[in-house]
Amino acid sequence: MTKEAHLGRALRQLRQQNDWTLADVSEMTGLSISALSKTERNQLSLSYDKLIQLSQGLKVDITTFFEDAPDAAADTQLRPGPAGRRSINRAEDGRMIKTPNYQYVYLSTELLNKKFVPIVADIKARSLEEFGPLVAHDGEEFTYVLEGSVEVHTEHYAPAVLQTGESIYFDSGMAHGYVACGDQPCRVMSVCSSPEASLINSLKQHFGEVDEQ
Amino acid sequence: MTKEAHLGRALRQLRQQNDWTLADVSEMTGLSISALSKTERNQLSLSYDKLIQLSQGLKVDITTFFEDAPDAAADTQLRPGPAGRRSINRAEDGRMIKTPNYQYVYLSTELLNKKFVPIVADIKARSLEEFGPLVAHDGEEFTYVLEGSVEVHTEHYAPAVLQTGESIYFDSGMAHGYVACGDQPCRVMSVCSSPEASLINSLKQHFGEVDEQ
DNA sequence: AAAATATTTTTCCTATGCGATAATTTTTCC
DNA sequence: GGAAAAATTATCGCATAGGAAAAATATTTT
Repeated sequence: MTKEAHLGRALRQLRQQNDWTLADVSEMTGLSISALSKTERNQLSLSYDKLIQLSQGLKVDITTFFEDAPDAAADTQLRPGPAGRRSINRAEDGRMIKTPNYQYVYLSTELLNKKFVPIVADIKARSLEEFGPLVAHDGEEFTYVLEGSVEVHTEHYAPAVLQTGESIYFDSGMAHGYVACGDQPCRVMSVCSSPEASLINSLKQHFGEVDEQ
Repeated sequence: MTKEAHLGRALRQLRQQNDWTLADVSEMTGLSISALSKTERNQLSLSYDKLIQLSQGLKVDITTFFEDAPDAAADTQLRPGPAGRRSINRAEDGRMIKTPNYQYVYLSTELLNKKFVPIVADIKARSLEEFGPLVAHDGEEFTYVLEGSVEVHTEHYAPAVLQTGESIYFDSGMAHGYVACGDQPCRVMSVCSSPEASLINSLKQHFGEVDEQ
């Protein structure tokens, strides 16, 4: 991926959103203005030490600078307004990732540092055996059934069946898994509170490699 | 603050736990053996690019190399997670609130301190005049169109029309408002990052009293 | 135990990070 | 519209990243 190009983008966005000048950031972090300028324009690949200085100085989590790259979805609009980001997801927009159990579309991936992550997922597994071991990850999760019906399995509760239009909210640190009921397609809209990169990483941990396009 | 010394230790620990040689890691990541050796002994501060190569090659989350926790096993995928709360929303569940512009159903309201707030809303206003002044509140907002089509007005952008299945993510500090398009019913699923109480409070500020049942 | 082999560290060299300051561009204020 | 100020980018130079291969150390084999 174009991850290399991400540091610059993230830094510049963070800086502009807060109305900081390069001098401000230099002051806060102890890095030179020139290094910051070059970093934003991807002419410089900061060293580990400097990355830590940067994230500590700006008081942001280090993952801010490692989130996945925007990869400019064709129909997606994003203008860097002063304090107003906006991202629209059209019919086929988003970052699609396939695993044996789900086909995910991560939405608004070009926005960094979102407070929560919206995802549309098609549930493929039709039984718990097929699904395999339940999965846990940081944060909280909400799921609304758009189409079909799902059986939600969790570590500490009996399975619950949700029909179209029903929804569930739970702590995703509790292992969980979705299984489609019946034969018709089953689509849900999910929101997770943990960062995108960490979600996708836990997918990779679980399934080895994942199929992304 | 002892972060500077962490990269070396984390890398060495990860490598030895998996019984990899420097050559193995070099193979997996594309970094030279000498760079890896020096990194482990904190004689080298890897650049951003190389850090990404490293974490991708070893298939670990980048935070592995930035954690404060010195001795946590770096390669585990399931963390214990906090409490196991769960809340299911059936057909007519939720806390319904009516304003002239929307009919909201706040979901999972019996869970307190949620990281984000899920809401199903029916859009009633059919024109911007009818809607009145745009509204702003803290945080970020995501909206997915369940039924019908909506026109989303925001302070800094031209209005955007969303069809069923489309969605939008934006900073809700930017004033905004939803207007239904056409005559058919228009229903959306929204997620807000600011606390429920503060959302409902801003409704009351704006409309005086609100109709709740 | 010595030789052979595998692994890690050191050395040496070039490419790149990164700071000081000059040059340029953008914004602000007459 | 032009001058001054502010902000950003370009230039130069030294310090550090980082690769290839030699040297050193550890491990295995005969």
